[in-house]
Amino acid sequence: MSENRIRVRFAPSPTGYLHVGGARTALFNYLFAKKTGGTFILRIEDTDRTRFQEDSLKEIFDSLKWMGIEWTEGPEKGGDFGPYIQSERLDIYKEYAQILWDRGQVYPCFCTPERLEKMRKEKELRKEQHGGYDRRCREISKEEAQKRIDAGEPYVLRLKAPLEGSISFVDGIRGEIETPVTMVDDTVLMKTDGYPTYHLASVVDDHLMEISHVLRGDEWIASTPRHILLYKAFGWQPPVIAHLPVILSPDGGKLSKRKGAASVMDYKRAGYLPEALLNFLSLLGWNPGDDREIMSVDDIIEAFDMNRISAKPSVFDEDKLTWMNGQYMEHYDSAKLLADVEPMWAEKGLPVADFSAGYKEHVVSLFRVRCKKVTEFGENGGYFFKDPEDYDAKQAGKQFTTAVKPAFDKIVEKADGVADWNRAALEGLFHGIADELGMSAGKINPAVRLAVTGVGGGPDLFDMLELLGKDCVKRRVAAASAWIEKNV
RNA sequence: GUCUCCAUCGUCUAGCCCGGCCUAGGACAUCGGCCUUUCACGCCGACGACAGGGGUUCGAAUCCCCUUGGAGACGCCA
Repeated sequence: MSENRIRVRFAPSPTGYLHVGGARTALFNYLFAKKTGGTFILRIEDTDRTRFQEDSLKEIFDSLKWMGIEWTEGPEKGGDFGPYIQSERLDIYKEYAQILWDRGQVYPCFCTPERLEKMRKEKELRKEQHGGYDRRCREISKEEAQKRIDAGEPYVLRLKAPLEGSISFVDGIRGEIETPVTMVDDTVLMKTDGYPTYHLASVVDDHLMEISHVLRGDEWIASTPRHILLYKAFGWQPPVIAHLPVILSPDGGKLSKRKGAASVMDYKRAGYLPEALLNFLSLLGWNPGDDREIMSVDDIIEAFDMNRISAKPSVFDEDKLTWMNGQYMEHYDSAKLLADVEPMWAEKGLPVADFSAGYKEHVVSLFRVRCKKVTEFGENGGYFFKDPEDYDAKQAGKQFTTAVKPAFDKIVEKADGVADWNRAALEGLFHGIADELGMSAGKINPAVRLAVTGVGGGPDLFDMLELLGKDCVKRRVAAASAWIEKNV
């Protein structure tokens, strides 16, 4: 094993579902690890007890697994750098906070949330540059501080940030980013409840877990100077830090549930395939450098290059995702699709249990090219399991004429004579009947389609008739003939 | 408000770092057409962008500055 091994992590907070922006961050970390032969680590950042949601953990795990983004170290997998859940690492953070305490790099702050809020409000009124902490407790003497701590007064630990100059770091995607220290106040490292803040926990963990590259969302850019300060305080070498651009909704704002689906599982429910979502997400803010768009994960990994990640935010275009999904659908494994589709059919009350898996897969394969989302299968194809109960009114008016009735009757009559019920034989039969009656096939075929399905569009007629079988076709065409008798 | 980041077709983007090959390429969407005795797929075509203004240069989408616009951050949230 080489000395400079690549180790990356995805570190979500279990505060809800995994949204597509988070999934993209996870994906890029995963791709980078795979490309470089590195390790992809999952770490749970649950240091905010007030926002923690138990279900969220499962939701995040399921979302990642569904997309095929498998972590090699982390919860459920273990590893040499665990535990991978921050609430189980409290002693570690305390230990490292103590180190900073001993070095005089942090100080206790007794300011109450109420006072801080008041201070912020006043600052805002005075139109000061920004609402950072006013450092009131920074000058409290060690003796007095100790006295107040001993007296049981609640406090947080704050990092002593420099009072002048600027802090800069080289972003892996954007290059150098310099921040004036006026924007960086004395960051809270330990909260009153004894939990670390994100800043302390992630820096300590990234160091201890030997993370080589931090690839995260760009909402962290403004916090990075604080992290740099922390690395300095500890005397550690920071990892390469790179910030991914945000994903926006079509109206330009943040992608949210209100503007349609936003969580990975919502897209699953909406009928998208994991491969398509992954492919689509990979092309948001990145491209392989050539014109390829439909790419397997392996293709993407092969082509992946951090240098080609863009700094520009991108809009999540669901139309393009839908198109891409259709592309995947066309060649997707029928059995796999059926697993998702069958419950949809069953839910509509179709007697799917009465049909063989082979038959159902065949139905799926007939519709595959025509559907862009898995959910569309559920909306179509009912007539493969049940005779049509009525006919599309507009189509019926056009197709069901007294002129086609003789053709229907001939089909019923001659069907038994067809030895091999396949599309070639059926085409022959239909042509024969058309000739016999002096009709064009263009007249008969659409009418038969309507008779058999009840609707005007769908898979190739003869493929359908072959699959439906002789008895079924005879029955339905006869029913349509009777319908004409009665209604026309 | 302050700070930071970003800026090529409606959208995703190539080209930008290392100026000329850009008459700015591809994809989605849209609109036409072809294929098809349905629908879809597929194929062909059309529409369509270097945010604006200054520089630098023989030459700028590419480098610099300003303006404008957008996004993010400014918590004992992550």
